[in-house]
Amino acid sequence: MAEDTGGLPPRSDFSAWYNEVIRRAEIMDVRYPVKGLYVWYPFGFALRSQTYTLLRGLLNRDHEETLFPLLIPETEFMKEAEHIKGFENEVYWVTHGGLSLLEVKLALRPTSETAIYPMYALWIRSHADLPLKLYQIVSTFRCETKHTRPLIRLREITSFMESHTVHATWDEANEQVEYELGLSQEFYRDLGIPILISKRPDWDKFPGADFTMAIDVVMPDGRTLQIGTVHHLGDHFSRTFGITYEDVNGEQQFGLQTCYGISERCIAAIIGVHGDDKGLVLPATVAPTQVAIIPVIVGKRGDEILAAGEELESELKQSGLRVKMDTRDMRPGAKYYHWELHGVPLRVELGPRDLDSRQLVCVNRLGAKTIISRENAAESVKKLLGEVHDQILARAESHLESRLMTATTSEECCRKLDGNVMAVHWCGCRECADKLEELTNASLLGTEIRSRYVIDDEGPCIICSKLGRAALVGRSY
RNA sequence: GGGGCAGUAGGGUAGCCUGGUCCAUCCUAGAGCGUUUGGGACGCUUUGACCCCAGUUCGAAUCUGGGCUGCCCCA
Repeated sequence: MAEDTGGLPPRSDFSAWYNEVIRRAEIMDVRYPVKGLYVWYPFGFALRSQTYTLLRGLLNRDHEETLFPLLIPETEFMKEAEHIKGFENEVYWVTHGGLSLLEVKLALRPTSETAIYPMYALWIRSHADLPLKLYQIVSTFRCETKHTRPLIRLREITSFMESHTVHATWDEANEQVEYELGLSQEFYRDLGIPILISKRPDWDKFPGADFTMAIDVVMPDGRTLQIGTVHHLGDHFSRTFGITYEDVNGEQQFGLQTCYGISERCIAAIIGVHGDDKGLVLPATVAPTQVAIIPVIVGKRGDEILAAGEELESELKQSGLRVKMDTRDMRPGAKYYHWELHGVPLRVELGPRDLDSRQLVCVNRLGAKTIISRENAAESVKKLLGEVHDQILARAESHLESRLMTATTSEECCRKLDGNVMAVHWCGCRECADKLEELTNASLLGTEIRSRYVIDDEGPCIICSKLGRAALVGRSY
């Protein structure tokens, strides 16, 4: 697992940079011998753990965590026609138990609606059982036909958070959609990642949903990455699976449902949005190591410096920080490169000069150097971590802003599109969308845009001039 | 969905066309010893590979076929 030395490809060559940084910063190993399946290195897994701890914390405010089986019987899986259509080309099937053929073959879940909802039908009896809000974080399997990519396009999605809620009314479910969009916004803000929320066009919604709201991020190459979706399922699934409750009048009603998903693409977003030519830049909220202490051992004072480092390390740990002192037998410079590659937000240098002056040299991941007093080090360090988080968020926001452009003609849209995301007006019809996609060679991502960078007022459609709302157009992953 | 390139030690490569000269090589990494340490240290010793399966051949990293995997470009 040892890393190479020497520079990374520049982040401006995003594909090459991404592939290298994934390997060299020990996020994932792509050498597992099955297409589209990758191995988490311990460091990558630690980043995943921190990120999902954050997500769990937000969800646990109003959801409960659960765990459903991986295998779904064909009989349940095939119940919802529209849903099957959306997934049937990508489903893995378990057909054998040992050497004998199974009577009912079993799907590896591509998503868990058809595993969860038959149980919901048993669990929900009365209006008092509602709302029901559960989530699970599991592996799901999709036999992707497109080019697979670590964290971005996988055949085993290893970190799929799926939330499934049931409500008494359509409006209540709709409120839940809004709540979960807000929750996502909070999650991504904590990761320093500005997002775009939009309503997917009807032909691009989740199979079986009333509508789909999508969360996208803009990667450094200007391509968008969908990093979350919230679906209003209406009563499609509750009718199929018989999820009914008795209302206050004693009448049976169908439940109204939402589902909501976030995958390890959120990790790809952290890597892509914040990284730079030196490697990862991790937000302090999820960095497995927030502070790296680098002892600078000179001459005969080694023991003294190491002892002071240990004292500092335990003091910072006691205040709740994730700290590591790097005692490896390497030059300090080599350690700086190592921790920069791994995105550690703050490095604290401790050498003889600092020992004598009762000070610490702190360098944040963006390169800013601050000298703090050894007294109240924990407090000062926390302040510095807060500052660097604000800075990476601000940097990511200005990047997004610089990539978001508007156009009033399709010609202008094509001209500006390269490396950018375009906000244009669109009447809402399929024909114009197809035409726009053909002209721009990009996708219509969605409409009803929620972003403080895009004003979602009405205007003449870029294709047919009929009045319509703003829509996003871009190339996506 | 279509097209292309590639797979040689932990990483990067040469060799492949024209089969034998190959115990390949450079950088780096790993192990050991010593000297070092304020931005990628140095010396010595040492470990380590031709993606898989068939075929052709006296002989295959090299040629042929198939598979697996990775990557790039286009739709």
